Amino acid sequence: MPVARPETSDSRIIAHVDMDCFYVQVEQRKQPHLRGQPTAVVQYNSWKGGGLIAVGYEARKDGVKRSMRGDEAKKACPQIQLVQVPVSRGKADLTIYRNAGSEVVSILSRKGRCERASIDEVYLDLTDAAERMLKETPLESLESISEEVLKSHVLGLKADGKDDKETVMEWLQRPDADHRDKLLACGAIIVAELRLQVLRETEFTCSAGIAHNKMLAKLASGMNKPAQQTIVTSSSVKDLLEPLPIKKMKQLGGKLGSSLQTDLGVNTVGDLLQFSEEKLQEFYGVNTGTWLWNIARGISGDEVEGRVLPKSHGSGKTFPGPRALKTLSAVENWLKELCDELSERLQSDLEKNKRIAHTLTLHANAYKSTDTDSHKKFPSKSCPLRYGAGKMQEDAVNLFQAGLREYLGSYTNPLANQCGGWGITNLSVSACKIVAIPSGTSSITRYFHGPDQLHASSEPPVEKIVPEDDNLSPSRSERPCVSHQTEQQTDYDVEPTSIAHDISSSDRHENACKDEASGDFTREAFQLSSGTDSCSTSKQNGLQPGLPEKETKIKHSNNEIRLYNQKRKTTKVNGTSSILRFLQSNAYSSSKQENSSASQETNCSPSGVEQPNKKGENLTQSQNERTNTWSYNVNEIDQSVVDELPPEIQEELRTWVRPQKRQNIVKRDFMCYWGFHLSQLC
DNA sequence: ACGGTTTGGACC
DNA sequence: TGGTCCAAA
Repeated sequence: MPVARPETSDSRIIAHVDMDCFYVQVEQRKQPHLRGQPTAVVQYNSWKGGGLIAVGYEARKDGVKRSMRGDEAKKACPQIQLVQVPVSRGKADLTIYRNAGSEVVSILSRKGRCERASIDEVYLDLTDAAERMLKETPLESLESISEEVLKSHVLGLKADGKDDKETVMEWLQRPDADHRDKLLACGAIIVAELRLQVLRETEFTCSAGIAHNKMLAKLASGMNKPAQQTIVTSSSVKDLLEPLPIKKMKQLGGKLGSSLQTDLGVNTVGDLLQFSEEKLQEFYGVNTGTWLWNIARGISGDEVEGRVLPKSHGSGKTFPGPRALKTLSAVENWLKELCDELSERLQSDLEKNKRIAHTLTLHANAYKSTDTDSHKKFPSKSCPLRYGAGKMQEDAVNLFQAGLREYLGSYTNPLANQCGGWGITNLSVSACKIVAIPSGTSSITRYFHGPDQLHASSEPPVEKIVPEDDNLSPSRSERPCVSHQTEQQTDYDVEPTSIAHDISSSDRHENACKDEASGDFTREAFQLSSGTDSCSTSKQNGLQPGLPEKETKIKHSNNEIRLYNQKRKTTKVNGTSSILRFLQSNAYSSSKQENSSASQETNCSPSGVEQPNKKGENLTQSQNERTNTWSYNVNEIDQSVVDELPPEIQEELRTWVRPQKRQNIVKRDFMCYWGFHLSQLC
């Protein structure tokens, strides 16, 4: 799994910034009376007071730990304040934490390339900034070194680790320090400033590690918490790593780490040093072997990726044990909730960052109570993503059914098992392959937004373009228990009784299914929704071999363009051939687009968002990729297709086609746009 | 029958 | 490339 990367330079300055008990801080900012109080954030799960997902430091003193239940925490710390994660659509909603994380990122990204590693963690490459600082203001001449820097911990500086400010000051300004240590000192100064800015502008504290690579920085950020920073000098690496339990290393907390312990008797990183690179490669393959050999020596070439936006969005929920979903109807209801949330987040990403997701994936976990091979995995399925919650749900349901048939095996009739042998213990939908829309396409963005979001447009929002075909499917329109959303929501919020409520609510789903099934309804629903399936699972992987190839409708307003579904390779179309050929073969060939210059997910950053573009070389590379990979002739596009489109889109296209200057890029952007556009409408 | 929910990365 | 598995927070 881990891959060895050559170290480009051993003098990089890398910081890892880790928010202190982030969810708790977010809640304490929201409710200031919680400040200073022992506080923990619990996830909805009214069983035994819910599961703790973040614990404040005051509560940690009393021995409260993550993965305790609310009740246990209360026992350990009777005064503890338990705050619930917000719930919407019957599931945990992490939006406020994501947005808070974005606030932090927008500050941290001011001084260097910035990688958002998780909701509350960031890597920074401060090499350039540190070198600049060293050139412009030699450390010896630095008069005012902030108190915050002086509170740094410098590994190896003092045996007992109690670095006083004088010692740190001395170390920072040591005239005989080598270049790398001086750069580290500069990095520490920059990070201290950044942390202060974060505190000023967001009221959040964080801890940081400053080192020559990501691995060491990450290790260091956790060594002195909260609200402190730790510097890893090269000379300290050996002593730092040698006694370190192998499992503490990133990537070694799981099976690989266990294997090292049980198979090789390696318990500390120091133990790893005994093994030659070749030996490690024998055991774990070339990549992992080399990687292990390197990290044992503190060597890691992983670059800080300039990425402040997520590569995917997902929404999921588990249904443990007795709460497993047992009917198609229940699954459909939950898929609606999940798709609603996902759709909302995609819409927000589109508005704020001008990005479009191309692929929808459904994951599920299931068990078969009846069967022997119940450990079989429920297969993941994906299809082109269409914007709009209704369409997403429709597609998700189809993906689920495709997965279910595969899961149950072709030998049995899935319809027979309908309310019987299976249960879904986890459901999730996610959107990936997210690419930035080429800039200067405002009308297109508006088109996707709908008129109510930005300036008025003659076009309806995408949700309404194709008025929910849902009424075609009895599984939705005739289902008696369609929207218990508000009930569910309140159910989830009430504390002691919510389990009962919850179960009864899933009973409602079940009953609904039974009612329907009694009239052989589920079979119909099954077939019907397969029949109305548009452009998703049916054409994939030879699923539903019995179904004829269908026409795919591309509707827009009152216009309707009919395109013919084709098998991927054998393409025979006329008239609209050029676009179709593109859609079939190239819709997903778009090269990587870096988004370091895109705006943040939130615009709530108090200071406004400044996104330094530190990825000059990547941009050029990306452009090279573009010119190399794209050679489509715009003029081949059938005018009759263009004519069917809304006037403003047509206009936009004309402005793309006209200028001959940025030819290659324009062409590619054009097709990139069409790739998603048409596939989403169909 | 479980901390739950999200992400990212590698492999084939 | 889609699907699977792993790891982390």
